Amino acid sequence: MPELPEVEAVAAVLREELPGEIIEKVTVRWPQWTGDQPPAAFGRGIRGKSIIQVARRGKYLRFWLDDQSQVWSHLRMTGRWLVDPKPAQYESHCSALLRFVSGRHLAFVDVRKFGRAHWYPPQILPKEERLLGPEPLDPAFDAQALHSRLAGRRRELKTLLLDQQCIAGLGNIYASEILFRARVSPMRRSDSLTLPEARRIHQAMVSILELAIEQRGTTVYDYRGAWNQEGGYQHFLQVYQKAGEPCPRCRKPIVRLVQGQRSTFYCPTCQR
DNA sequence: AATCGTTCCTGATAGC
DNA sequence: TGCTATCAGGAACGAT
Repeated sequence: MPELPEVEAVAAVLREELPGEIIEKVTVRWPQWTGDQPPAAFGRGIRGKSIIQVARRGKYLRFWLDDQSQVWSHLRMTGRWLVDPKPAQYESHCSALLRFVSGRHLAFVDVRKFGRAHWYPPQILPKEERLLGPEPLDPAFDAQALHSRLAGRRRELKTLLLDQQCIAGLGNIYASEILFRARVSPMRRSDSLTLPEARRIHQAMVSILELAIEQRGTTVYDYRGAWNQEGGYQHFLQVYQKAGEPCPRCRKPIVRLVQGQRSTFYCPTCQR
């Protein structure tokens, strides 16, 4: 599933390939792709404009256009932005297709159709921006800041780490991996977290995300980058999807449990 | 106000 | 073989 490192990998390709491209044609093939915004309004918003820059914020991709308007897009579970796709890659499950004046194409392909995009006129603060917590890799977001953010709530740690208003960009894979490396139980109440534990979580978060970005993300089920490429971090996973396998630290079996309707993987012996 | 549960989607896979 | 049930899960939304 695309989380911060995967979205960063997509953004890296898009910001290399797209600046300067002028949008000539917009085809929205799945009307719900633009959510509350009518596809026609989305098309009017971006047609004829050129792409200035592409950035990532949390798990969102953000496209800046030459009139200062923006497109915010979320891949959700199976969404892919594909640059220069072959017809076989976008003829099925294609939510939207852009054609540039240059003749190149950019497709949003999404088997499960949860991915979304929205166009914002200039000077508008997108609602996504208001609803996102700090960036995990922002140097200003240090262990102290993480501690106060977590300890101010009383929820199970794992589900709180997934809350994008608390911290932007973590998803199910990295939340499990971070808590394993930090040796903190996913079931711990966030308000019981000590400062040393928060330091361990912060350290684990930074080093895991940095390596995962270097590896261009994790491909477990569906994730592909903008060149349709797989990530490499699946070879570094310690606990995710490894129920029953021996814990890398203590050799006792990794356990799967369900929190907030999704799987958590952890070691009951190492994580307290 | 904060937290919890449901919903949206489809393909792969397990089980009978 | 062919069918059905289950599972994967991010975030909006409604309920508590």
